[in-house]
Amino acid sequence: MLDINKIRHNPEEIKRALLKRMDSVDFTELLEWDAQRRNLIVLNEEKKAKRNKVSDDIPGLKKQGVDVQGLISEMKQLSNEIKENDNILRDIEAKIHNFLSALPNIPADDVLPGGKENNQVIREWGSKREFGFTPKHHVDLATDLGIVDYERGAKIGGYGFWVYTGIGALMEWALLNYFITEHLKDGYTFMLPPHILTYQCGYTAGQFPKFVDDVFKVEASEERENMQFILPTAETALINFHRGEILKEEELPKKYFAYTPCYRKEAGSHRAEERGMIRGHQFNKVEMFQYTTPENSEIALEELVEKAEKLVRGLGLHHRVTKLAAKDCSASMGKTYDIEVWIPSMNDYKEVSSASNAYDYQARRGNIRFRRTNTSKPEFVHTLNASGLATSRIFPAILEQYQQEDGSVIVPEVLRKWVGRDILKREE
RNA sequence: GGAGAGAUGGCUGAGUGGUCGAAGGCGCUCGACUCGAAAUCGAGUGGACGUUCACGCGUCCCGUGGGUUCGAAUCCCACUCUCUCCGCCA
Repeated sequence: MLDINKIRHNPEEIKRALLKRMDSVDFTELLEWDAQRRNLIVLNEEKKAKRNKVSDDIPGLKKQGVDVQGLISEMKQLSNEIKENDNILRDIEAKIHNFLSALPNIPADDVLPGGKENNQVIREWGSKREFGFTPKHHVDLATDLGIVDYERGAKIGGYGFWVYTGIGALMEWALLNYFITEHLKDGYTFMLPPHILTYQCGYTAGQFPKFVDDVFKVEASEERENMQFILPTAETALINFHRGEILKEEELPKKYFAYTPCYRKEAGSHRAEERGMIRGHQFNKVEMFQYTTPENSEIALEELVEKAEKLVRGLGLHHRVTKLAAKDCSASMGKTYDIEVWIPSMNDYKEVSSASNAYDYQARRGNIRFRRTNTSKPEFVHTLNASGLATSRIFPAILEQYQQEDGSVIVPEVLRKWVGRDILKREE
């Protein structure tokens, strides 16, 4: 949610910034509604002030024996006018709210306009491995090793699901353990939130109403506000943890991380080259989240990117960091870095972490504020999130980047204590 | 799922139609006293919106949404949540 005051005072500036990610922006109607709203408020508050004044006087006048019948019927008329104006006001405010809710965040100054084609690679780590043999696809590797069962996954869950079996499940769990251990070392607080959330959670995160059809709904409630859905990312839960609260400045930054599976419909987004684990309906992810003061959010974003990168580096996987152009950022985000790992079979880099600063956009939607001193006015916090990490791209990257000619796969050093072996071999 | 009780400011707790945005207490902030602290005393202490250069002023908010009334924390209706008991179940 953007600040209507900002739009009122700098419509051209906001418009210019939004055009980096939107095809057209027109505030004409919005500003008209805004003016109508404020005029109506002044008018109606004057009427209310009069009503309050007269109503306060009535008991005294009655005591003095003055006939107040005239006043009372006058106030009755006034009350009707007020009620009418309040109805008009409610309609205008609904229009303003709907308009503002649909606007995405303002891209940061250093974010380039346009879509994917304008994403910038900031840095790379490692390099593409030269295979002395024909490398295999992770689906074939995993199937041959017997660590992921795609066929039975589809049989029991439908298309887009798989089953980690035996050592595969151990590998998956090892990754999660590795992430969790690192975040704990850095002083982040471990959270295990509900996986089923209310509509309001999706709204605060900035995912609803636009993407309400991309999630799995639990209750087919007629009223949208009463629906519940299975979370598409732990971010949706963590942004809502402090919804409606006023935090103390000394509590900030709040640093959380959560493990949850993520559930996404991904309707219409399946592509042949993304077979396997690259885009499923359910994947495991550890998500980092921070609530900060406005002045500290830029630094926090760098910290989150660095943490995510460190995890990928720790696994020894070739990857790069990209700064997303405006249209490629999620609507709630003002700035996003993606960490992308190399997938040899695709000869492409796929996102394993997305680190974003929402600035006060989500905080406004969720009314999450903080106070600097006991007496100062509450201000909106800034919120940031970053995957740390999603396993569903890391798992294939490990299989493919660490595969050997005989189809075995070397286990990254940091995972060995949990997997209990150095190498994954077929005969196991 | 059934029955009952409740929801008031940071907390506690009064208030059942007319200066109640809300007594009292606790907490917190500032000040006085003190070498300092404690105790004591004094003052202050919610949010949103609008208006104003500013001081300020106005409107709204006592779980949420409606209604009655000149006037609602207080009366009526619906809903939500919490607690207790019973049933069912992991």
